[in-house]
Amino acid sequence: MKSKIMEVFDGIQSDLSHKIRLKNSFAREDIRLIAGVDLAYWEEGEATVACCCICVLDFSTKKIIEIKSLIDEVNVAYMPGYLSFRELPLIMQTFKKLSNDPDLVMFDGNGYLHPRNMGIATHASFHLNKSTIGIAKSYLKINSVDFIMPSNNVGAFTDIVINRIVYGRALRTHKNVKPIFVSCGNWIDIDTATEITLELINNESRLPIPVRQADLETKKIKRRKSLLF
DNA sequence: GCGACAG
DNA sequence: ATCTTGTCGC
Repeated sequence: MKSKIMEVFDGIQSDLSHKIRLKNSFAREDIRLIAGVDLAYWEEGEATVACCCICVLDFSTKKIIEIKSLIDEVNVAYMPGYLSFRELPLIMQTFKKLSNDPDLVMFDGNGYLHPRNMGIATHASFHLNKSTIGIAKSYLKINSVDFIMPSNNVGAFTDIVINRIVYGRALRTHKNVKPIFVSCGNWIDIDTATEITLELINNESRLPIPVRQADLETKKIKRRKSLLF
């Protein structure tokens, strides 16, 4: 049984979903800056609080050139399938603090690989007006479709196909390590999303550098914050 | 009642 | 996401 708020959220997302375009809106050589976004949560008394962090990476040198973060109260509960409504307010606030203007944004979560093709990466693209990619660490099952484990070598992937449409990919970024789930956010195609993701993998993590750095930074700030009380 | 369930 | 120690493996 779906709650009233879920019905409202469904309406918002189905309106937006008609505008999704899974084609590159850029030339590969024009990608200079790529941002990664992540959040960490904790409790402060009765309130739920989160830290959002955005890391901007120079695609040519693979170095982080800017890190911005923001802490604020979160008032939307987590509901599987509605993550964007919980995280988008903080994300948009944090983006305002950036002095660089990324050409592409990667999110911790799904994009097109979602019941309404509107995971956080896709939903956020409409607010940011930027190409986006979804990077999830675990699989969100849709219509009872399981993913097929890719073979055990770097770069191996299997398509996640639902109703004859590719929703996303299980991608192996390291040997002997669980795959990640890559999906288009918006204004990008799945092959390009896969290629860029693989280019941003180093030995430290199965996640691409921008998302990994945002994850580390968000937890660093959280530790420093909870140590204060 | 039980299992599923991005983060 | 978060609560948590040691431990097995490359």
